[in-house]
Amino acid sequence: MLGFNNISLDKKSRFSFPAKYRDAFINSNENQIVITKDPQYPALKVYLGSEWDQISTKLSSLQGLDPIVRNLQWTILGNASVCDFEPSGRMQVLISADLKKYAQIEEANRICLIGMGNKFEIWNQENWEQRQTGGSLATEILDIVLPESIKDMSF
Amino acid sequence: MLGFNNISLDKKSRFSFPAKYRDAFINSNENQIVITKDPQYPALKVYLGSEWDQISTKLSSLQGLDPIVRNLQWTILGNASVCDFEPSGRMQVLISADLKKYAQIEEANRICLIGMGNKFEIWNQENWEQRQTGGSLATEILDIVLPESIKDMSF
DNA sequence: ATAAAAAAGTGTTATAAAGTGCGTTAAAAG
DNA sequence: CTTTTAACGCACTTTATAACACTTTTTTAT
Repeated sequence: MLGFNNISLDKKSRFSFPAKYRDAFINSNENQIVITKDPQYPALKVYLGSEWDQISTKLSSLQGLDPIVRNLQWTILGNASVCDFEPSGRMQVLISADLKKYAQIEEANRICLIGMGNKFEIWNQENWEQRQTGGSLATEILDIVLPESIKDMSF
Repeated sequence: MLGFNNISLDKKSRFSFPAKYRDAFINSNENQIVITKDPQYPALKVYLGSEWDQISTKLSSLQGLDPIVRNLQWTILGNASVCDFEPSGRMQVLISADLKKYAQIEEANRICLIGMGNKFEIWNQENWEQRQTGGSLATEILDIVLPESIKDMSF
């Protein structure tokens, strides 16, 4: 579940996971995939069912009166799209119109699928390249003071 | 796992580790090799499976809301290419098009493989020579303030 | 409300490109 | 001279993707 992949969406906005991940999916016995919004960037997060269960359980139990927590709950839980997933099959997943729009991949039929170990990210190619080659992103969130409750969480 | 090697890529962008490393690989029982981007230079890092497991586990567990951490995760995890590796065989490894591009070894079919003890680096020959003969690299990254969470890590 | 039409979603197949394995040749080392 | 190693070439396998056909859902018009 690592590494960069430039892959295509078909006309119906489906993509297939590269075959190299099949064994990992089968070994961890996954049968669900969850796609949701990235809370910081115009990108999507893709979690395997087991990982998602942990994150969503933890996140939904947090104190929603804290505005940062509330925002994360809205973004991550409120936009989650759960798909059945058969690792021994075609490993195909549909990206909903909403999520496509959020990640600015409306027209494009190419996406970047980035394996981050315990999750994937999906980016519009141009955004990804800019983000990687472009200058600093230093100010984006550095000055937000995270509540204690989420300091140990990794989304 | 030390020393400089000038070796060739074949038409499919594969290289073979020099035979002198075979015993070391067999002794440490490696069956996976991971290539990824160097976070500072247009070069690649090559880790053995055991070393990689430590690095990737630690890095993927860190707080991705911190932009410096996130950048390292993108660079190192998001570009990692894991290869099965049989030390008693040909010790051949493929370099993906993306990684080649990053290390500027697109056209050339010669690379420099530098053993650094617990890892290797791969450089485009010209870049390597410049780096060796050229001046100091003092200012390039020294002034970035690293988050506590990664101060004890070595990539 | 019903039927027709359009859109959205699912599944299959064919083909070109990418990746893998292995034998042969060339070069280097002992 | 013999042995080992590196480089090259080719054939085979796997993978990605576009094209197509079919089903289900939603929309539109009567």
